[in-house]
Amino acid sequence: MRTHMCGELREGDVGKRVRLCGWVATRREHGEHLAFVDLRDHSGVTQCVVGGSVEARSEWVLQVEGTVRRRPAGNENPELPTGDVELADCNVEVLARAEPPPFAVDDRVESDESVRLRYRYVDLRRPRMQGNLRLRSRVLTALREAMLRQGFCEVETPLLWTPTPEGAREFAVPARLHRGEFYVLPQSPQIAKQLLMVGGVDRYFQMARCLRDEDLRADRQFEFTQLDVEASFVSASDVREAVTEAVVEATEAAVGERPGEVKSISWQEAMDRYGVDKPDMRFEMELVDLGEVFAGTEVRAMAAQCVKGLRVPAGAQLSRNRVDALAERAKQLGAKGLASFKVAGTRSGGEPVLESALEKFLSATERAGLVSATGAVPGDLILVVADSWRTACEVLGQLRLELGRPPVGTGGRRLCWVTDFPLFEGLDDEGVPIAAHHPFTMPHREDLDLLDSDPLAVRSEAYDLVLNGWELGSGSIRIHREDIQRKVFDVLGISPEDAEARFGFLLGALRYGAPPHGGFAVGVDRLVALLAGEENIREVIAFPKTQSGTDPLTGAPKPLSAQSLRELGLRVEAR
RNA sequence: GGUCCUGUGGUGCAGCCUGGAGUGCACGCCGGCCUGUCAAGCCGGAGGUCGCGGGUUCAAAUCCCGUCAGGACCGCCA
Repeated sequence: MRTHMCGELREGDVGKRVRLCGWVATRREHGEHLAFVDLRDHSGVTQCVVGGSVEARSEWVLQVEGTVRRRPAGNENPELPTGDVELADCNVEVLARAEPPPFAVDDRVESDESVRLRYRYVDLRRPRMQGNLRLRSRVLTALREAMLRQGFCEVETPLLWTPTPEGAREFAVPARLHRGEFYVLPQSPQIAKQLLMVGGVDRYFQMARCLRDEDLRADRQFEFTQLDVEASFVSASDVREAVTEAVVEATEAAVGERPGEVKSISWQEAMDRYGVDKPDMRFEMELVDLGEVFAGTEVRAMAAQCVKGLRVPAGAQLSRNRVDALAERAKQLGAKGLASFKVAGTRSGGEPVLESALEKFLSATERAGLVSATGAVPGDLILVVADSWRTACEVLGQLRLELGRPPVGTGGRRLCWVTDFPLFEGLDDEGVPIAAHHPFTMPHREDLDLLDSDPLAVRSEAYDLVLNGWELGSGSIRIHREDIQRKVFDVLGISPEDAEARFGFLLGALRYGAPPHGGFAVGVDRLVALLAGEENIREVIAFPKTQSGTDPLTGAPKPLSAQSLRELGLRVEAR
């Protein structure tokens, strides 16, 4: 139907008779003898010169046959890649008429997201969405190619899986042939890929759709895509290298430049320096340990297990209200309080001048120590939290983000690995440890003895990949020995009978020759969003759901017909 | 389950605090004029359940209560 795309024609095409197909982007009429129609497809727009009487409105679909010619001198449009040429002597065929669109197909006009989703097929015509979809396609291709090049084999795993009551809430699928029984949609192919390792696949990957019935967020949808990876006979760093290679390749394919050095940092160090397990390394403002400064302090507010400080450059100019709000925020985040010190200047003797409610209680040594440890200069603000180690780190880490974080899409791309996560993230109400990653995560070899005596101190062979403060994914070396797996289940309070009922098929596989193995999963939606400079993954998904899990386009979810329910053996209870 | 923000012609917004006739702006739409525009321009016009329900009031887009929808976040996401 067409010989060229709408964004394709250049001066070198002058004289050619061509056919374009696309949508009417704009129409400019100049009386009955002259009109311009900008014809748009995903590649761009071309100006078509038509008689004034042409019948074509916004978003009509046209086929235009015409001759490429240079625009009259002085009438070129430098804003357009095709701006030196235009289509003349046009023969216009209307392929489809269109009602006026509910909103302008134009990146410059913002529209309410629920309206955009209801008319997603119109929204997708906008350059922004076209760009995002195509960027996503390039990322998927680059990831796939990188994995194949490294000897990985793509294997598809079932979407109809078995319930594994553990972790995220699963979507259930009634089994028509087995009344009263259900499949579930996989929250991840975790166990399936481990079985592939036992099956000798050696190096597996998959662009895996994962489904979790949990509440939605800007960075979370019910269904999402992971680059799922698993490999046998590998160390944690082997896995990280393979994944790094793929993500670096994808970044280059998406934005044309490779990210800088990919750092690696232990979980402990990440918490100490950034106060989070997913540090945003695009900016400094690292947390400072003030334990020594306040070691023997007389100030009760500073006497705690851990004292940490955050230097806010030029923070002294923050208003009193703003600083009060920070203190309020700190309490909201779980701190007992937040001390703040404005660095006003320096006395002749070199002693810093601090402005703070606590200032008069500090010794001269503490004043000097506070300033030198944080590296603060006059004009700065120093925030201090004295609390448990965990609270002090987390509260200041959050304030660091709120005070200094650059907008999405700016400050470059800083990838880092966070390693040596704790195996357990805490205790439940009954004092039983809770798995931080999943229950198949290998404990650190050196910490195996601590499983009984001090489980919370056990480090794991788990690692996260972080890009600009977003968790891109996580992985681990898995347990491949049945005895260790049973031991971990035991610590987690899962009885042998329970374990057999839930994961019996996995434990069975471990008895039939399981190679040491480990893997990873990259959150592709988040990766694409970051590379596209979007702060919401819905912008890189063709047909996303709203925060309440509905689809304004189709109206899903909807009730099932009485007959469908009967076939499935289901009865719906009134609310 | 919870906190906060938003809801006004097709679209985006102002009006709400401090109640007084659906008042306004921009875009779009319809009609007219216009032979070099490019988000064309000029003139004219149409288009409204102020999300929905209740309350207060002589009077509610505006104040109060409830509810629905969208969004941000907490919980949740092994």
